[in-house]
Amino acid sequence: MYIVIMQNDELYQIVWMSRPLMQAAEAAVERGLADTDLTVRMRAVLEVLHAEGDMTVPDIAAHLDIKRQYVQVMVNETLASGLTRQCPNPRHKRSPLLALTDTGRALIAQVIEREMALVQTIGADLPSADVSTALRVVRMLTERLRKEGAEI
Amino acid sequence: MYIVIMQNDELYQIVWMSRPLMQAAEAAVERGLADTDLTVRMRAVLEVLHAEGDMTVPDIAAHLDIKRQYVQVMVNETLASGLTRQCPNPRHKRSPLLALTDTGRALIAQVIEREMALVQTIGADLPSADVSTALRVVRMLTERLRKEGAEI
DNA sequence: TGCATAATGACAATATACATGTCATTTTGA
DNA sequence: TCAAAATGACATGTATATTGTCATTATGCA
Repeated sequence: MYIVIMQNDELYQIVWMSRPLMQAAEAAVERGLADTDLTVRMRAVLEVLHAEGDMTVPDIAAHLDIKRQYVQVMVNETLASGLTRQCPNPRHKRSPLLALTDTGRALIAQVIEREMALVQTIGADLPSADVSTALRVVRMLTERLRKEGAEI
Repeated sequence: MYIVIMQNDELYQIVWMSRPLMQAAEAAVERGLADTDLTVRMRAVLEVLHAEGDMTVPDIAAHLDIKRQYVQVMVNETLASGLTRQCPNPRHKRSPLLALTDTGRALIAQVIEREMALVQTIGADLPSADVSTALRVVRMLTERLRKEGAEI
């Protein structure tokens, strides 16, 4: 919430569109998960493992930029559902590697495939040059808004 | 959190950038409020009144798309700080119009001015055509992600 | 005009998505 | 080798809301 667009500055408007966009995106993700037993946070764990391969809880936390204690909760849910399993970690005996089970791998692959298809449909008529431009602007804006705090 | 970019689909990447962008933006807003006595949610109330003029608590809730009960809390804080005041509402005797006080008006104007200046600085070298394109893409994406849920 | 219904402020309880603190047990690195 | 860091587990705290309820008006329509 907290969004009101006041001036005619388009960059400012992009900034204030970030919340509505995120909410629309998260709602779409939730709808996509409705017929699975996945929650959004379990999906996040599976997605990291799917994208980056096996890793420990602290590694996942670093990737998601949230605290390891909360990631532990998320991971424990995926373990309980049989979507991930613990494997011996040669680099650390007390911190097992988390890996997708076959079930987990199939599920996250299917979820992501559907999401991609949805976005594809939604953006079918957008010129790909425009999409590239938009992505570049959004990335730059994000990066600079972050930096601005660091250097002051 | 919950963000990992996996495929080379740029529209999909824009969707997943929405959370980092929003977080960067909100952090920047918070930094901007650091030397005031405003909180982010008080700022939201002032911004609506500044943009749209006097209105009741339920009206503000509609504008911010959050429940009136929570907006009431936010508004009461701005009343306690002397940034807004209640005016008789000719259209409804039990639901006063909220209006900015002079202090409140000056404060929100200054805050927004600084935010605009920051965004201006940050985007100084971005071609304005690119910014327009990006805004258009972001708006369309948001709208369609919302719609997709409504019609299914 | 009267009366059912809706709107409003106020307050309490609950939910979600995290962060923070602590502890015992390893594990690591200087 | 041993102090410091990492890890899992668990408890508690916090910000940002939603939901429920109630008493008190307002409102709209028969």
